[in-house]
Amino acid sequence: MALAGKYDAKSIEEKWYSYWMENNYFHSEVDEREAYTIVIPPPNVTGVLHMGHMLNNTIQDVLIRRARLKGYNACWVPGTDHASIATEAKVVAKLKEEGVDKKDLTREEFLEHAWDWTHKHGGIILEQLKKLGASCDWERTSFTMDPNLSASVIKVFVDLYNKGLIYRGYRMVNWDPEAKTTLSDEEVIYEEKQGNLYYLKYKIEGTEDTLTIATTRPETIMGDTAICINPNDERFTHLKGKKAIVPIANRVIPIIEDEYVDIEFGTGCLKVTPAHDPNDKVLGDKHNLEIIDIFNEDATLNSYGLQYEGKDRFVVRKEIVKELKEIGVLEKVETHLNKVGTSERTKAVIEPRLSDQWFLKMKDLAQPALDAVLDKEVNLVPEKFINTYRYWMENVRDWNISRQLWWGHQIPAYFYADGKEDFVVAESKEEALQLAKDKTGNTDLTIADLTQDPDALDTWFSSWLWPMSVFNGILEPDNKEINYYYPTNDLVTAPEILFFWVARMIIAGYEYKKEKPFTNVYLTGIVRDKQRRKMSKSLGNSPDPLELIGKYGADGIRVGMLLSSPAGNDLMFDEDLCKQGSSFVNKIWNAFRLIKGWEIDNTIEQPEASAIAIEWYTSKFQKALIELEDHYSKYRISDALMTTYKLVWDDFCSWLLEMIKPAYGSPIDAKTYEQVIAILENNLKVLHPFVPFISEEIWQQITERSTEEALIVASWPEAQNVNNEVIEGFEIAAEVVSGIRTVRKEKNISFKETIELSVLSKEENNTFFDAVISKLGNVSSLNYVAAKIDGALSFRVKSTEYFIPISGNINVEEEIKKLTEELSYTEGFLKSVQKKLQNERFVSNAPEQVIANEKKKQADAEAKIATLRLSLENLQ
RNA sequence: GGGCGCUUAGCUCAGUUGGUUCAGAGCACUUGGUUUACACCCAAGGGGUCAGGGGUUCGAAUCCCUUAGCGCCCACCA
Repeated sequence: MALAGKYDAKSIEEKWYSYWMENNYFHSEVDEREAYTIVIPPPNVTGVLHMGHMLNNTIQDVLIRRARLKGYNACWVPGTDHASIATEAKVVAKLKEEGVDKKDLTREEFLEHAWDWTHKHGGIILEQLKKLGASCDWERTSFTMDPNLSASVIKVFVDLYNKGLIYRGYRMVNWDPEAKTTLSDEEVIYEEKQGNLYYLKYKIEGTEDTLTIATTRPETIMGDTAICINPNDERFTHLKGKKAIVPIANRVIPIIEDEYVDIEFGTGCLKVTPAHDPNDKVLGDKHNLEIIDIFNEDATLNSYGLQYEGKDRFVVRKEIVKELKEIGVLEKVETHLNKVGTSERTKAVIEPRLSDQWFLKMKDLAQPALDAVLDKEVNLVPEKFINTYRYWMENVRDWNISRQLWWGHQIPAYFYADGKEDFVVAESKEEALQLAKDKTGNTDLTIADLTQDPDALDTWFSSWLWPMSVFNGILEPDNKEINYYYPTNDLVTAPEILFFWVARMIIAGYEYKKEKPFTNVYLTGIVRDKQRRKMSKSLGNSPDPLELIGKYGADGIRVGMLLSSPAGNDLMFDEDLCKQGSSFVNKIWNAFRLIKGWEIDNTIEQPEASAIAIEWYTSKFQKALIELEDHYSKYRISDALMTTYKLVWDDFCSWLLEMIKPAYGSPIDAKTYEQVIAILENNLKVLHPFVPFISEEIWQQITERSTEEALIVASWPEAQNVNNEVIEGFEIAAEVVSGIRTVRKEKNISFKETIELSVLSKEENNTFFDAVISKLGNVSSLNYVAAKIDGALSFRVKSTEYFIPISGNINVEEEIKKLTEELSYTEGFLKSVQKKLQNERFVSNAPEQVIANEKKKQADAEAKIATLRLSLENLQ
């Protein structure tokens, strides 16, 4: 029979992925089986696959493929997210390259460009996932701006507004001057930066006196509308009721008193700039201060900036400090460490800015979502994230859901007449018109009088509905799909978006379906490089996933990604992991080559060694199944893989196959062959979630299969009884084999050379496992003897002694030394056991089981010492 | 500044209620081995005061206290 050749990952992966697609194995329809559902965390529609996706989606595919094998109706819903700010930024940048400024486009024109871009680049990432083997139900591919999903978003907005949970407010929000939009608090990343604390002297009106304040932002003095001192600060009593003059601007501002001021910090008094600092805004409101906004939306100064008008805030900071110094206002500069908020997307330094925005009240909505996690209705894996989740949910603040962007879902609020204050909220313009007429009593209003709010909704305001909207559960809350697939089972995502996304999905689930969106949340870690640096484009330390797949095969990468990635822990990625993965695939392939190459002979009886080996492996396999069940139930995917890895590589290849392998050129008996094929098939089933391609290839090569018989839809093996006696017996035999191998190595006896083995034992010959020892030890004769053999090498397993006679003299001194060492170690061991057993408190306190074990240890050690002493006597 | 978590072999990590030789696994390393499925291999080996200190207990990697280092989350001190 011709041997199968080297494993060609690429062609085999393509072949089976197409086969799976053609036969619709990934597709799920509502049926009588129990559903097992995962919704993909939708990647950015114009994104490309990175290592984080690889890890995340490999885990999801393992879970979904295993569920499929377990007989569930497995449904993995793929899709993409419109990612408003990220995508809009990309489109703006692309237009800029073409010499087009967003400002010169109408909303409609811009959206046309955005859709073009989306159609051109959209979904590339999903194609890449196919290369990984992702068994998503592609017929269900969704996009957060699909008509149904968009309508869901609008419906939810209107509903929440009508419930009084959405409101419009003039608030200080986080402004990204680069994207020219607001951001939610969660999208702001605080970074510690070394800055300066500038001490500035303000003149007191009508005197020659000055007063010194400390500030980190001298460029905002143009927006100062007060100086604030602590009323309890005796140093400043004389200034109460006086006024100060802002340098450069020469504006007169009041000196106000508030206990908010920390007497210890800086100079004990501060400038108040209500338009540009959240605290100052609070002070301003309290003391009725004027608000002077000195910035344009790109954070250049406006006309209040006087001669600095049009210049960027950081440029102005430098220049104004220079001017202040020149005019003698700058007293001193100290370095100062402070936290600077930056935009998650654009990295621009956030500017606190007052503006009209839309907010969602979160407190009441959050409560059921908090309870769900605390009550373990929703499980976070690992549990350590419960604490941070709780903290966040208990301190949740209203969610700023409006963005000054065009790409996204436009807020369904309509201003009418010429007023900017009066609006109605409705799902359509027609409804809005009716509402406006009702509200104003003005029946002459027309559609043309309505102006829709230009803002778009935060991206997360659509993705928080994802587990429901992909089954159309918002528009048709009672449809049979949502009722069948929802709540979904597992969600696999990154801890970074626990609050952005996971928490909000739970909130939305309880609000709109009165039910959690998923039962388990598996939080992956961040994929880092060997030096623990986060993988990023700018560092260039992220390998290209597709190149990796080309190099190591998809199966190899999948194994590599999972070898060491416990939930919640970062993955220190190293290409060596993929190498190990592809080595494993190679090993599986070669095991199959071996089996496939055997010639079957119906006339031979099954050798005893083969029968025993198969019985042993069958029990080993059952044990592994139980272990796998435990690991999977705890989402210990790496452990599940390692159990499978060792089962296949060590137990199956190194022991079982070596045991049943016929002599070179000889045929194998039919019974063993049949049994090993059955074993191989079971192995392929447990392997399949990790290495779907090679497992299907071998499965199909074993025999002709109908489409119903494909491995992808096979049944997970049923767990059966474990025969522990066989396992224990085999393990002793394996130890004897190891002993023989050690002796061979020490004495330079080639494996090809047979040896004789004598066992000092009262037992009869033909012990159950002699066959194992003979075969794997290459033993020509195995005898049970009643007395020691002189002039033979010896070794011990448990308390039994084994002898190998060798030609020539043995090195007596060396043997004595070895035996003496072993003896003294065992004596020491015995002593510690005895000490324990003589300790009355141990004997009276320890459980029976523990004491029994100690006694057994004592007996074993005593027996071993006796044999060791005897051997020594014989040698001397 | 507040909260949470981590520290076990060269590396990445297991170690479930304290007790089966519990100090482990994989990789890496050392040594030996190529006509006989696989050198992406086989076999045999070396390697850790479980971060440091203290305590509870018959018994601690495991529980408590403490010190140090690291990580994450939250927070408006100019």
